[in-house]
This record gives sequence, C-alpha cells and structure tokens, in this order.
Amino acid sequence: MANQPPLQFSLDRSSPVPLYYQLSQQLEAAIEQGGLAPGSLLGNEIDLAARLGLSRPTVRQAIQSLVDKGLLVRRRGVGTQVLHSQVKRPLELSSLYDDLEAAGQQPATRVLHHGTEAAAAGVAAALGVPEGTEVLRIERLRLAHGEPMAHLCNHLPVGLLDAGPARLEETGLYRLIRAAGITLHSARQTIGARAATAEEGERLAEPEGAPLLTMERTTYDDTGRAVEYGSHVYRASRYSFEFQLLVRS
Amino acid sequence: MANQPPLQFSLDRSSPVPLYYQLSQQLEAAIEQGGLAPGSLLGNEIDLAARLGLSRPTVRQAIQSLVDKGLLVRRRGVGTQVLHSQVKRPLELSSLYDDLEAAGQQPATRVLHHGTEAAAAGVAAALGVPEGTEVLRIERLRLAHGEPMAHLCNHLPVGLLDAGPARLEETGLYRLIRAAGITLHSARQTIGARAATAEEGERLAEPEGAPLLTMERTTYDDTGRAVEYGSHVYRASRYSFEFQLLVRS
DNA sequence: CGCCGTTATATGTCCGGACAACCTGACCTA
DNA sequence: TAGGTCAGGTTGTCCGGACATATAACGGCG
Repeated sequence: MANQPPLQFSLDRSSPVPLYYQLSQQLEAAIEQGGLAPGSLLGNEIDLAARLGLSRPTVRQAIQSLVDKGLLVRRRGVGTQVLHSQVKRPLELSSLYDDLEAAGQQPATRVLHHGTEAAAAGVAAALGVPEGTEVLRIERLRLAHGEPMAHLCNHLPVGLLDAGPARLEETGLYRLIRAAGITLHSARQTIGARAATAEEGERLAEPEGAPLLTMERTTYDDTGRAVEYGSHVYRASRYSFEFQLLVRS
Repeated sequence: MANQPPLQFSLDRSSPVPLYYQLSQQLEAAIEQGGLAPGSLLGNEIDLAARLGLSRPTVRQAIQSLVDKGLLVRRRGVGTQVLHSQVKRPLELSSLYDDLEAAGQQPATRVLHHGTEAAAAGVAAALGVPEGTEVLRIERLRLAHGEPMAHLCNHLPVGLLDAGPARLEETGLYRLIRAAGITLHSARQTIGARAATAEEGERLAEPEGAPLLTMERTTYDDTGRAVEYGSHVYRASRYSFEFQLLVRS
C-alpha cells in the first residue's frame, strides 16, 4: 500500500549511456534521497516498463543491478521491495588514502624507500614471479592530521608503474595504478594483529608491545596477473577496518 | 588459438533447475577441473548457444553469473576469457565455526552465558530496537583442538531463536539462525585490535597485554531487520581473517 | 617498411513476447 | 469458525531477433 507518486525518470535515448544504467542510477538516487521509502513496493516491472517506454528486460536489468548492490529485494509473486537500507559500501577494493580523504582526515604520505631489488621467496610467491626477479619496493608512512597512522610496504613488478616518489607523496598507490591503465579486478587479503616491535613502535609513535593491525594483500588485474603485494601495519589505537558484505545467494 | 575440444554439456530441460544455472555450474566445474585452461577463450556466445540448443540470452545469463563470481572476463570485440584463477571465495558471511570445521580444526563451543536482559544503549542501537528492550545475550568460548580461540558475545532479538545452550554447543550460531528460516542478507563489520585485559587473557590463555583481534558485526536479514549483533575477540596469535574481494566495475 | 583505413568478429544493448512458478488474499466448504 | 481451494498478480525463465560498438587482424597506400 502507500504507493508512491509515480516518480519521474528522464531517459535520454540519444545518450551513449545505456538506458538500463540511466534508470538504475535514478532509482538508486531516489532510494538514497528517500523518494522511495524503505519497505515500499516498487510496482510491477511490466507497468514500469510501459510507463517508461522501455521493454521489460531493460527494466529488469536496471532493477537487477540494484538487487546485486543490496538495495532492493525481489520476491517472486510479491514484488520488488526497497530494503530498509543500511547497506552503503559492499566492500570495495579500498585504498587507505581514499578512505582517509573521504573521512576528511587530511592524509599525507612520506616515502621512506623507493627502489628495485631481487624478490625474496615470499614476495615472489605472492606476485607469481620467479624468486630473485627484480621488483619495485616502496615503503611509505601514512599520516593523518600529521600523526602517523600506518606503515605501508608494497612490492610491484618493475615497469608497471613509472611514478616516482614525488607522485607517491601526492596520492594513493591504487590511484596511480589505475591511472597507468590497469583495471584492478580482485584481491586476496589477510587481516591479523601482533605486538609492535621496538622499531615499529618508534616509527608509528606507539610503545613497544602495543597492538598493531596487520594487513597483507595481493591485488590482481583483470588478466589474473598479480600487480601488487602489500604488507601494511596500522596503529590499532587509531584505525580499524570497517566494511559491509552481502550474502551471495 | 588452441581451441579446446568442444566440451560436453548435458542440459535437462525437464529439470526444475534453470537451464542457465545448469550451464553455469557445468562451466564452473570445467574451469575448476582444468577442462577450460586459464586464459583461453570461451568461444563466441552465438555458436555456443546454437551448439547447446539454447538462446543467446540464456547462455549470456550463465556466463554473466560466472563473470560476477570473478571466474571469467568479458572483452568486447575479443571474447570471453577464463581468468587465471586465484579467486575462490569472494567473501561470504562466514561463521567461525564453519571456517574452523572446513580447516579440520575440530571446533568446539562452551556456552558461558545464555539469557535475556535489557539492551544497553550500544546493543539497542546496533539492533535497531529501543533501549531497554529485552534481548538474548549469548556468550561462548570457541575452542579448536581443545585450545581457546575466541570469545564470542552475541545479542539477538528475543523469540528469534528457540535453541537452547545445548544446540549452541553443537554447531555455529549462523547455522541455527538459518535453520530458523531466516535468510541472511548482509552484515556490517568492524575489525580492529587491542591489548588483552587481565580477565580476557585468563579466558583465552594469553598474557595480559597480548594483542587481540576484535570484530563487531551486525547482521541483517532480507527485510533489513537486524537479527544479530556480535562482539568477538580472537587470539591474534592463533587466528587471522582471510578473504577475497572483487572490484565492482 | 611503416602507417592507416577497412573489415571481420565478438560482446553490449534493446526489443517484444510467451509460459511457468510462486505468493497472497478472497472465497467456498466442512 | 477453521480449513482448504481457487484466482489474480508478480517475478522467474526462456526465446528469437536486431542493431550498436569495441577490438583485432588484414590489406593497401605512401
């Protein structure tokens, strides 16, 4: 009940943007801005298609993309419902830099090391290259509001990135990788914790033995090639991982 | 080049299982078992559809589901490629019990507390109920090979689960929730670390001040209702979170 | 020999229709 | 009243086709 007013959608058939995408974006905006109340039905697909002058498959494709995002739920024989949201980010391949920036934390980077070296066994295995292959090692200290937040050590195949330390101090590593024309596809992560060594404590302004969050991550591009292996250490007192995840049904 | 032998697929039109699903499952099996080599092309959709006696949309739907799983990559004008895999679990709503069981760790549970109480502010907010509402609090110690692994504290709305402590010692909480007819949909998690208090250390057989991994999680069902709020503490020396994630393009 | 346009090929998008499976609520019956 | 039955409505699945667009390979031109 309580059918919303029909809601206006503007579709531009001359645009190169696919119609289903135009529709899904406008639907998403309507949901986020409350134009579509949580729990309310979306109205059946046939009518919606007719009203918009689209075919049902197109409308379905738009709806399906929002279902995949976790914003809508389909119930056979009932209808499509707007979920009482809470879902925001179904977990993206996030960059610490972007996270901090989005939180208004004024991120900064200090490059501690930047050079090539022969890959040790662990790094070689993670990157899928023979042991001893030349790889680029980058070590950075990430700051927020001038305070150290994390120590980041990354290994990349040589030649993948041509950005020098200067570029690395301006932005995040992922942004540079993407800017190099690489499309990130997936990553394998391990999150753990351990006590800080004396050296780590000094670097991060924590006492020796303080709890630290650790993350190891290998990132792959869309050909399945490993493009980056990172070993990061965060101050547990200042940082935690927060994310949302959907059940794959 | 190096086109695979046509590969056999058996489709049963009389089965209640959708055709696209039958196909996607057989494709996935072929990929996992090496019948389809990584990096090889899948052959164009039109021919594949004709060979199988299916329509292109049906074949596309099967392929698309594997693309969403991260097993295949589509390239316009080129073809569909099998990804050099590495992707296994795009991160599911995992249960510690299931994880341990899958790893052959002989999980066991000791129920420390099981009863209802008035919800404190934090719990009420997480579950989306008024402060002071009666909720069920469960505290458990999770063991592997007889050694403590984690301390689990969960809060649930009353009446959602009718399982007593006995059932809880036999299996995981998620399995019981699902068995109660609830379809889990999404969860919001925060993973952090901190030093063990004296009491925590005693419970988990760790010295005071030892690093502990913490996870807080609120789980929602497919109506958007919060069904569980958990506050877990893991021994960092014995456990870490490992998962894979895909980039949503 | 190298550059550039053409062409073949593959996926991306969109249409219109058909039937099946499922849920809900109203109606009828015991 | 309580129960089952039936009809309507909605999504799920599947079909066949059409055109657009991106990519790569081929071939011709300078």
